[in-house]
Amino acid sequence: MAATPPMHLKARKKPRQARAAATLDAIFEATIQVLLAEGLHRLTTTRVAERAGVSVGSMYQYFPNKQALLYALNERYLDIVAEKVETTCQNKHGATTSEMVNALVDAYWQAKTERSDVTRALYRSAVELDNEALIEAFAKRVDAATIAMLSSASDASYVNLALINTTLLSVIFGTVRNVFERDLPAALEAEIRDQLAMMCLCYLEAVRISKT
Amino acid sequence: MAATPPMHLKARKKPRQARAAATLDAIFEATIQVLLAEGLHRLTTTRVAERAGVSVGSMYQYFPNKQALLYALNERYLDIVAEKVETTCQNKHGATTSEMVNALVDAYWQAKTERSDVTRALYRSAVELDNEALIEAFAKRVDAATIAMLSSASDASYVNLALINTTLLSVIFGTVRNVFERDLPAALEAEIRDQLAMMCLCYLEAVRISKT
DNA sequence: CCTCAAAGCGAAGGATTCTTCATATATTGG
DNA sequence: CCAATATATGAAGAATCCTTCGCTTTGAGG
Repeated sequence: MAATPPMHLKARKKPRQARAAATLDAIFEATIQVLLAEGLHRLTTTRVAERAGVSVGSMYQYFPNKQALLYALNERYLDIVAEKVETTCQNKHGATTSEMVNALVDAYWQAKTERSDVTRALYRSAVELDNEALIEAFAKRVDAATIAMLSSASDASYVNLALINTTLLSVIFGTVRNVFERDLPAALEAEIRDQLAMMCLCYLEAVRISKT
Repeated sequence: MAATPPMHLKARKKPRQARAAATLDAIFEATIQVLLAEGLHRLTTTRVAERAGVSVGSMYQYFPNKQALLYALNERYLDIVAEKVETTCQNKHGATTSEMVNALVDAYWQAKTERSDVTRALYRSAVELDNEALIEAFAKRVDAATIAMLSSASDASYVNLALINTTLLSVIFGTVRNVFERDLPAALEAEIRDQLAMMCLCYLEAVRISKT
């Protein structure tokens, strides 16, 4: 249920031959590399094409313009992250609140950490991109997954779970981003992650209706 | 103790006459407006000057380049926010943890909400800006203020206050940003703010060393 | 009132950038 | 092997954009 891209950002065509798929991959990879090495304001169609080892013209065969490229990149990435969170939520169905929270924070954090450079690059590429729809779709997906998980908790239930869940996700998403953008030492990052998990758990315990 | 700007972003000169100060204000205001109306990638020296009712040349009398303008704008803004937080922290010196947390969340939230359009505009302008030093200086200022406040709490003390404080601030800053960028309905925003305050309080109560 | 420094002006040079399109090459199904 | 289709190329047009600098106007102090 990905968001329908605004038509001016829609991909031009899907690759039908193997080499076309390879070209696309190269373009995506090059985009990330340029983003990391040069920054958004130096992300140029020519530079991306050059780095990908293809010509500019080839890029325009798949994307109607530069923005569409960034849009597709973000779409791809958010899809992967959402999928990981969904999987985690399903695995923890029926577990205790504590297990759920730890797993959730861990999954999201890990998804972002795995290639933190890419994460940072994409946080930046997203600016000035007409991607509110993308973000919203991502939020909805994750929201549904975590609500389903939390409402299956073996040790608690909640009044107003919708609000609690939205808060929880805002806190987790926001904190992760904040930590990432400050580029703190890895050791400190890990400590903050643990504190964050604890904090979320405290919160849920404070607002829950005990089940025992 | 503001960060020293990288020299290539340093302001060219300070206004000495009244009209110069007015020009500067107009330029800053115009920058925000253009940022809001057109976005970062359409923020042009010409457009800003036009909107400010001055000529491009005038802009370059005060800023060596476009980046310096954005840098100065962020500097200005962060200074105001930091000051508000500091004041709040001083006012709550010796109060209870509960009062402190509520006041802190409130102060920061309010500082960002007061002109949420500007806040959003600046979140965006900060990308692609060599402002890590700026952010770091801001973080340090606020960090010092909240640490001083928390360590004066009448009802609690903490082991490892540094970590706890960093976590607290990351969560607050991050969550606020996340909520802002999703542009949720005002009513929901307010609810999330209250939940956030509660969450922070739960956290502090969980990690404190009781004093009674 | 006069003079000098401060402030303001804006056309134009120089540099990038996005995007197209006519052309060339590769792949596939028959 | 031969169309027909898919893919790739990259020079060049058109559009901006950043920044400078020679010149004009304004303000302040004497």
